[in-house]
Amino acid sequence: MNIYDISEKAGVSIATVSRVLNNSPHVSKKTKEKVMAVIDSCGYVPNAFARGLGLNTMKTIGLLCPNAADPYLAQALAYLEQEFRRFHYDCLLSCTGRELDARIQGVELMKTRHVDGMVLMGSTFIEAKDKNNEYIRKAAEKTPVVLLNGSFQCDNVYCVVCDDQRATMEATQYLVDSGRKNILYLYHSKNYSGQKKLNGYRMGLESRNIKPQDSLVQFFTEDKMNVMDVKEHLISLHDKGLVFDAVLTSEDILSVGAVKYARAMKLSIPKALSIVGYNNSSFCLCCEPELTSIDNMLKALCDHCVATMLGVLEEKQMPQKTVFTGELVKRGSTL
Amino acid sequence: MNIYDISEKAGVSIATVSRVLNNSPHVSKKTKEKVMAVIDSCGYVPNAFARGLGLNTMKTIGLLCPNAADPYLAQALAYLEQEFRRFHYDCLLSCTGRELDARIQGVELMKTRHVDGMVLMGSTFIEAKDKNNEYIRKAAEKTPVVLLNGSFQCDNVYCVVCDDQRATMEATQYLVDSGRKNILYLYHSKNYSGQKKLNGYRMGLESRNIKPQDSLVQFFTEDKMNVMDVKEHLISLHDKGLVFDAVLTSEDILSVGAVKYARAMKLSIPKALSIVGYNNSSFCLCCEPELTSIDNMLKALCDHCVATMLGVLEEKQMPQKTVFTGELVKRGSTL
DNA sequence: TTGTAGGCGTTATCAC
DNA sequence: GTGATAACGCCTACAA
Repeated sequence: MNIYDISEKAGVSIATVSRVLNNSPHVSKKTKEKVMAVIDSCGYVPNAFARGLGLNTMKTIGLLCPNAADPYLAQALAYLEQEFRRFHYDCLLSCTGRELDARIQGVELMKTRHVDGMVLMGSTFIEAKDKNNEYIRKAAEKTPVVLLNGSFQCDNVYCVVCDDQRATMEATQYLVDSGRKNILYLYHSKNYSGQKKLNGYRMGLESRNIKPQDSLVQFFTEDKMNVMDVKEHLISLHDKGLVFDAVLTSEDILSVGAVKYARAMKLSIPKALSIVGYNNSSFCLCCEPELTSIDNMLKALCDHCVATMLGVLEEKQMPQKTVFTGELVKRGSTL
Repeated sequence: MNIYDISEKAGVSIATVSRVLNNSPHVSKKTKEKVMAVIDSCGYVPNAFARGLGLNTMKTIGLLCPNAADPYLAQALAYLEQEFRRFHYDCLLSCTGRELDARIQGVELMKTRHVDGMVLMGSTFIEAKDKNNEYIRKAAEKTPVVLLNGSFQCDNVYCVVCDDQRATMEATQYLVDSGRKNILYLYHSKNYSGQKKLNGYRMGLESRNIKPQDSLVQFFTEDKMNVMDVKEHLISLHDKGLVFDAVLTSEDILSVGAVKYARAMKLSIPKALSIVGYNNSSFCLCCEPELTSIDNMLKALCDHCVATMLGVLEEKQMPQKTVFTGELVKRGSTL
C-alpha cells in the first residue's frame, strides 16, 4: 500500500495525495476529504524511509549515554526522550560505556544514521586531553551536538551545565558553618566536571580559612565506586588514623558508602559524621537518615538541552553555553 | 558525496561500488582495492535512508519502556541495547509511561518507523483486560514482538519471563521455614505478573499450612510506591493492631520502605522483622542491613530477548515462551 | 568480472 | 487546484 494505490483509489494524482498528507493549503476541501476517506479506510501510512530519503531527515535525535543503568543518567534519558517526543522527535539510543573507543564508535554510528542531532550525556563525555575530543569536533561539523553536563568550546556544540564548582563550594561552606573542620572529599572522575567539583571543595575550605589537605581527598575508580568498596576504604582510612567529621562526595552512591561506614563504626549521623551527596538521586531517600545532597536541576537541564537542540535545528541563534545553579537539598544527614 | 561520485572517481560503475560496499565476492581484488581507496579518501558513507528504502529495513529495534528512570527497567534497557548493538541493530527508545493510550501511541510510532522488531519491556505492558491488548496483536501482524517479563499468547509475539510465581512461593516458604508466621505482602501491580507473584505468596503459605489473610496483603498504587508512603502506611497498619514479623514485596523499593518502618519503630532486622524484596536491584545494597531479594535473572532474560528477536528476524523457528527461574539472593534482612 | 537500467515511496518543481 | 515528472541514493536482476 503506497501513495500510488491511494491516488488510484481516490482518482487523483500522487501529488495531490502528498499534498493532503502534508496538509498543504492548496487543496480543495472536497478532494481533501475524498483522499482522506481513502487513506483512512486503507489504514495507509506513508513510508518513513522514502520520506527520509527525500527530506534527508527522519526527525531523530541520537542519545549517547555512557551507562543507561546509572540511576542519574537513566533519569536524564527519561527526561530527554519524553521532551523530544513532545516535539515529535524520536530518539536513537547508544549506551557507549566509559571507553573512549566505544564512544567514538557510538558517535560515528549516529552520523551514519543521519540523526538530526546528538546529545552527549554526562560529564564523563569530555576528556581531559583535548586531542581525545577531536571526534566530537568532527561530528559537530555535520550534526549539532548538545552536551548535558559537559563543557566544551566548539562550533555547533552547545553546552548545558550545572555550576558544579559553585554548588560544591556552597555545600562545603555549609558543612564548615555547621561546625565541621575535617571534611573528607570522595570523588570518582577526574574529567572537567570532576575537576570543578574538586575546585569547589577547595575553594569552600579556603573561603573559611581552612587549608585543604591532600589526605582528605580520596579518588575512586569507576569499578570501585560502589557501596561496599567505599565503606571498606573509609574503615581502612580511619584505622590508619585519618580524622574526619564530614564526608562530601561527587556522587550519591559514594555517600551511601559513607553511611554504611558510619553504621559499621557506630558513628551517629549527623552528630558524629555529616554526609553530603551529589545528584539528589533516589538513593538519598533510601538511607537512614536521608541524605543531604546537591540537586543539579536535572529536569531543567534536560529540558534546556531539548530546547537548545530544537532551536539549533530551526536555525535560530542559540547560546553556546547555559549554566544552571545547583541547589543543596538539606535532609537528615547534616546538622 | 554519493555512490555516483565514488564510481566516477574510481572509474567504475555504481554497481561495482555497491558490490564493494556490501563485500560481494564477485569483485576482483584489484577493483575492490581501487574502490576502497577512493571510499576511504573521501570518507564516504552510504546513505542510510536510501539503503533503508531499498531494503525496507534500517536494522532498528524499538524498545518500549514504561519508565526509563526505574532502576530495574533502566538496567534492562542497558542490557538490551548493548546486546542488540553487538549484532548491529540500533535501538529506538520510547518511554511510554503507564497509561494505555501512551503505550498504544508508542507502538504505533514504532510501526510507522518500520522497525524490524519491538521489545515491550516489563510486566506492566500486558493488561488484565484482553481487549486492551488488541493493539499488540495488531502490531504483531506486521512486526515481531518480544515481551520482556510479560505473558501473552499471540502469533508473532514471543515471551521471555521469569517464573515469578515460583520465585515468590519459594521466598515465602523460606520465610516460614525461618520461623515467620505473619508475612505481610506488599505489591504494586495487579497485572499478570502481579497476580502471579500474589499467587506465589499464597501458595507458599498454603504449602506450609498457613491460611492466607487478606489483611496481610497490601496494595500500593504507582504514585504511592515510594519509600516514605510505604513507611507511613506500615506505621498506620501497626497502629491499627496488625501483627507481622516479615515483609515480602513485589519490588525492592517497597522493601526499602519496610526497612525505614523498622528503623522508625526500632525493630531490629532481621530479628524482629524479616524483609524480602524483588528484583535484586542496587537498592538492596543501600540498606542496612542489605536486603534479601529475588533475582529474576535480568541479564539472562534480556540476552534471550535479543536472541529470540534475531532468530525470528532470520526466520528461524523460535519458542513462543521461555521461562527462566528466579533465585533468592540471601542477605542480611532475613534470618 | 563489470555495467545498465529499473525500482524502492516520497517530496518538490514545474506546467496547465 | 491539480497533474506529470524529476530528484533523493541505494540495491539488484539482467545483460554483456
